[in-house]
Amino acid sequence: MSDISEKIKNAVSVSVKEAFGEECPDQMVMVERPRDPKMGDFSTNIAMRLAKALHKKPVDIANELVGVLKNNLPEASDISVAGPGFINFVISSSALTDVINVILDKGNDYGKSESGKGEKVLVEFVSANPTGDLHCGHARGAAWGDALCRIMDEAGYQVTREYYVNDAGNQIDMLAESMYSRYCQLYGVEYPLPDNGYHAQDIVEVAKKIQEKDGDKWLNKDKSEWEDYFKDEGIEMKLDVIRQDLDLYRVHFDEWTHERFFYQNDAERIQKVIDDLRSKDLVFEQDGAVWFRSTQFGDDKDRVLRKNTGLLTYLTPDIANHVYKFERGYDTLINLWGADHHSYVKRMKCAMEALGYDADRLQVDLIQMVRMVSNGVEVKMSKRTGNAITIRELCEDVGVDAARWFFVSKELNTQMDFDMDLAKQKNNDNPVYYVQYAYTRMFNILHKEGTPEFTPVEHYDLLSDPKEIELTKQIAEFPKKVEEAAKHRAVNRICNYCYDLAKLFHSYYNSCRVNDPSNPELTNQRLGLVNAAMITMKNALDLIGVSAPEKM
RNA sequence: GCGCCGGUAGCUCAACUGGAUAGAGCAUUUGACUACGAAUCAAAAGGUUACGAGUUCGACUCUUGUCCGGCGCACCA
Repeated sequence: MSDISEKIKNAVSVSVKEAFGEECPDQMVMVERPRDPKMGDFSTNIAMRLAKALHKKPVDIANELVGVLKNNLPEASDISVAGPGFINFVISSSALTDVINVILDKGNDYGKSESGKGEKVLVEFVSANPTGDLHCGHARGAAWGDALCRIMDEAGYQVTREYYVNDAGNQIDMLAESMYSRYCQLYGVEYPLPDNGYHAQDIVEVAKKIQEKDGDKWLNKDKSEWEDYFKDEGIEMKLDVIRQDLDLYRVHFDEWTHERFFYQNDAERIQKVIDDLRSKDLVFEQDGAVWFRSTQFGDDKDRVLRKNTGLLTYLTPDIANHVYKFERGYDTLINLWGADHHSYVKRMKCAMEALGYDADRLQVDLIQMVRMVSNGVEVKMSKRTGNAITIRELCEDVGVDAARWFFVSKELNTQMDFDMDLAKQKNNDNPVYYVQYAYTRMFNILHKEGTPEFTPVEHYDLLSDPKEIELTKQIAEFPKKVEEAAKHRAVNRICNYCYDLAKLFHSYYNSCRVNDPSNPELTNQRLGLVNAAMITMKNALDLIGVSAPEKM
């Protein structure tokens, strides 16, 4: 047990029982760092929380507790009561700085925890249709989803990243039609490009590739001859581009589940969904269509499973997809969907409930809209291509680090403006560089010529400057921050953490000289702290997929 | 009309899920490079947390009403 705040928690819990005979589970005890360090290193509000149960004033409870606490927490050099009943702890600096050795010891593993208890989680994100390039709207979900997976993984969840490929249905018909039209154009042959087809330049590229491969083989042929081939080739080529773009963006998936998979063997998995619902009397027919009685589970209206054309709606195979996820043994399903799909959340949860799954095991986080902004005005189109700005362009334009940082630094459920000018700047206005520069400074101190070699010591008892104590407390908190970020799926908190850590370090750097030749012992201990801070920063940046540069 | 998400300093955002005097950056003002990178630091100023009512020791946070913005309300995906 190295974490000092855990020790405090336990001491409080034990002390409450001793003083009042009241059971006080750990979850009830909240130990926080007060905003103002003058109030102490840590504080708890337990006295207020017990006031009702004990029928006493918070201040009285706090005062009684302090006496008992002093015996149970030798690490505290002072315990006092303040305000309405807060108990504030001042921890001896030697107890605080013990964390340095823990960090040096764990290295890359510092930040890992078991708080997720190995829960099997499937995170489905991006899942853009293979009918076009990934654009900025996808970039937010990709950065967030990937970082979320890294964080949950770090916090002890068993995470699988999944991309659901919509490679069946109407939009693929359109893809093939659009491709064929472009293909014919290459030979000066007229073939109508449907209005709701795909008009962007990337489809022309796909058509050219088919021309390279097959020449005019498909020209003037009947649709029945070319259709399947164009579909297959189109999907494969578009997926290829998507994979490359994601790769550039440092996002990788463990599973690619194809909608087509659910259509195999006469769509048996989909048929089973419909049959199961029917057996529970949750299916009816009306106007030639097959309906799911979702209103029974609180939906606004019933939903169509099979259209009167005989074709399935998008919903039906997707239900099968979600059932398949549960069948593969995942405890929790997390989906990242665009906010324009929010009405879809309810109906999918209804379907899960109808099929006997706990709807709470399906969690959907909605991604609010992103506006790309430059010079204070929204940029809708790429100047180069005239189409939506792609992930690739964004990466080339502002860099992967800046792009990922910006998307992940703001809460998912608020609309955001992406300031392209700011993201591009390589100066202190840009938070990415502020944070990375802190890391570079840490690295620099340790590797500069003339800096003595660091040798680990038992205790870092010479570290006493308020700045270095604050820095120590910040790095000590990292594993807890990761836990919380994972639990609340609040990726942006890791960004805030990085920023705060950078700030504390810059401040420390300007106030205390690390390498002080007149005091080799202190220098060595400070090198230990900088080492620990560097490990922490590296690990934190890793969690959001931003690089930690040794030189800038 | 109904539903979902927002509204916090001039601007962009935080606030450890109900805690102490609501915090940062930018912009503004003022200081700090003949020692580890000034891509930095130190400081000042900036607020009725959209507005009203409620819940309690305590509310940006929970409930409710109103106003404003975005999104959705398909046998599209």
